[in-house]
Amino acid sequence: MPELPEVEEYGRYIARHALGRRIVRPRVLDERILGATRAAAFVRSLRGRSFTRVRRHGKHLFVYTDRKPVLHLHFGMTGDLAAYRDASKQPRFAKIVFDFEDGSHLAFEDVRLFGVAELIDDPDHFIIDHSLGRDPLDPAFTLKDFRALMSRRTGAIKALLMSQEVVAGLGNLYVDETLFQTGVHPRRSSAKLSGEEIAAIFRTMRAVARKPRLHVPREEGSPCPRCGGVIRRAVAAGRTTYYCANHQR
DNA sequence: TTCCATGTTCCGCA
DNA sequence: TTGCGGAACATGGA
Repeated sequence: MPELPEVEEYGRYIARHALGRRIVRPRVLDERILGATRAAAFVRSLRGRSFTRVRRHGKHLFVYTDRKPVLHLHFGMTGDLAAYRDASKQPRFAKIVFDFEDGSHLAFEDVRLFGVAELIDDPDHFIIDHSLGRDPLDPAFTLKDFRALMSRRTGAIKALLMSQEVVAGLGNLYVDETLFQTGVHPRRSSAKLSGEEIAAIFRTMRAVARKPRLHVPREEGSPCPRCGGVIRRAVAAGRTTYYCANHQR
């Protein structure tokens, strides 16, 4: 379930279950998850290494080792992690498994293969090369910065918040939640938002990225839990969108 | 059998 | 140049 809050949890999960453990055997169960990395290089580069640090930017996770290549993980739509000791607990859709010296295992699983587990040289270069925007949880990300980003945009606010080049980490569900909480219609033009609305979106987006419960019912015709209006289902920014037809304008 | 899916990328069009 | 719709990717689950 990978948007920013989930990826943040995966980062902590790796910190808890993998950091400081020596990899005795990296196993590639399905090469299609490797992106541009070749299986032989993946195994050769990680065998004998230890994971030393986890870093997240948006929906991307970077796991450093005690040497050069950095493991880059992206969870696509169905990526997940599983740590276990009993080898029989290996997940059905595991694509990569790390066998650690202490007998524990960490699996990267992904049913639909939209995720990636690959080796890269430098996360900073990766972020630049992929034009990733600011991370909502970055403490240095200010409302002023956000206003500057917004000022050059005219398209629908939902598309803007979904774009990883503007703000990195929000996906379909959390964008719907942000707009629901701020009372802004997903198709509103970014250029027509008031200063107050932009500030509210900024605040809410950052709060939502810390993973509160989601309030927008993802079901057409449900009553709005906030105002009693009716929840509508539509397509915006190419994605199924749920919003309250009454209080989101 | 058909439809749907929390992501990203690429193409074509306005 | 900007923005967006649609398709593609690959697959399981309702």
